Amino acid sequence: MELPIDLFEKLNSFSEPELQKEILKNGKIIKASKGDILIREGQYLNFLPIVIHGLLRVYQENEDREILLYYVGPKQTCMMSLSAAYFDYYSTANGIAMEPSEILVLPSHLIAEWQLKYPSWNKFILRTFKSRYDELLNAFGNVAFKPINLRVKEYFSDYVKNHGTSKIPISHQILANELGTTRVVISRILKQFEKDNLIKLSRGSIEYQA
Amino acid sequence: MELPIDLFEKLNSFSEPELQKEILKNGKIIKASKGDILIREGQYLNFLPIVIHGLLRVYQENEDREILLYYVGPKQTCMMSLSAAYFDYYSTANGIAMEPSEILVLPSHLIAEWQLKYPSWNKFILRTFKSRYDELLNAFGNVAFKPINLRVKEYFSDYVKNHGTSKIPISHQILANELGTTRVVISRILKQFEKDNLIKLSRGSIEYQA
DNA sequence: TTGGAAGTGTACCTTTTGATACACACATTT
DNA sequence: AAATGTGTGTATCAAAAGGTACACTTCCAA
Repeated sequence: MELPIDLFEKLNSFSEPELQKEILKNGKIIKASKGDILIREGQYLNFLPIVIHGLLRVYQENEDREILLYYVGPKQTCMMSLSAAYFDYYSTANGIAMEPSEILVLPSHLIAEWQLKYPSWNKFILRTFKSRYDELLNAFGNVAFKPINLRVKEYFSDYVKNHGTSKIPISHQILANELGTTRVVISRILKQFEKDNLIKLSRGSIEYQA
Repeated sequence: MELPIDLFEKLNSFSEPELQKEILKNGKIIKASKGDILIREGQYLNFLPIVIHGLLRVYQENEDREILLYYVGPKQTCMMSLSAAYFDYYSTANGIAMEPSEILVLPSHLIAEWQLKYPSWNKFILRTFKSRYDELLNAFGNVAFKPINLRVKEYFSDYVKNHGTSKIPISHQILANELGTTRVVISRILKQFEKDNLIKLSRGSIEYQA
């Protein structure tokens, strides 16, 4: 697909004109529909996706459960692919489009090259590494030490903080998939929360009252 | 402390003579005794430690428990400090010397500067980010999905693989601290393993028979 | 040599989490 | 309206993990 002229209005972290030229020359844009799986566990990765608009969800699977790793929003990229750029790498996670998304795709081998040439690119790479690491470290501590009901509560307050609305459109099953547990466990916890007047339940959404 | 001439025989990842000169000029070496705490949770970090010899253990605490994040061996550095180099950062983990250690300490502000100038330094930084991320991702999946007895078994087989000996000198309490659980839980699991002829128990050490 | 610290074994009980099963409500499609 | 799929509530049972307590052993230092 053609690379549009206004690409760098959206991806405004890449400031050097030379870098922009290289991106236009080597990148291509793909459109993903909601539900498209872009990366599978075990897949060999030789490209770097940067979200222009839309949202990707990256998660790990284990038999009948899954757990969220992180979301990739506009101007962001995916750690799996980034790891792959420097060393051979097979993905240990899955990536799926949560919304119709437009994604800039770059070949892996350019990542390291540009990183030495363009400071804004370098900063982008390092910011990704750092913030994904921090995110994961935080999630790790939560899973290791906190009971699920607390993790549900934090999920809600994070959601409300990030979305500016206290109405959370999510089913119990999906919430279980975010936190790495099962639907029944979540339903039980939510019912207790409702009794405690912490939330109001309705089909397909939860009103968080904090 | 004086920087010794043979430093770069031990830290042989830094190849550029200019880089070596800069390290000699700006770094200093500290000696840590076994048990010295080098980094505390909440501490503001403005230095990067690179282990010359010895071993650091980096872990998270939670009330009465703790869990291993990673070890820092010779030629390696600590993610907490590395994160700190690019953005203001307060440590979310603790670091303690497990053995008498010699550590090269560099001021944070040089990390980003050198990274643009010296490819071998850049590679060191990125390899650190990547391998620490992979490590953590693996640990995350384990904590999220695997029961503790399996995690104990994996701890043993990893240990044996890395140390080339099937005799693991560790107490039940310390093992609990590695895995984020409590002593009683570990003792119970180990006793069961012994009944299954998977290990032989003795005071202060465990013989893994795989 | 003795007293305390550290390490281990284990019993008992509670809490948390998970597995399975089933009823019913709501929504969408035919 | 009937059929189907998805979402939710909840009961029952089992397994995993944790908390507390205490006895006993081994080691080490005073």
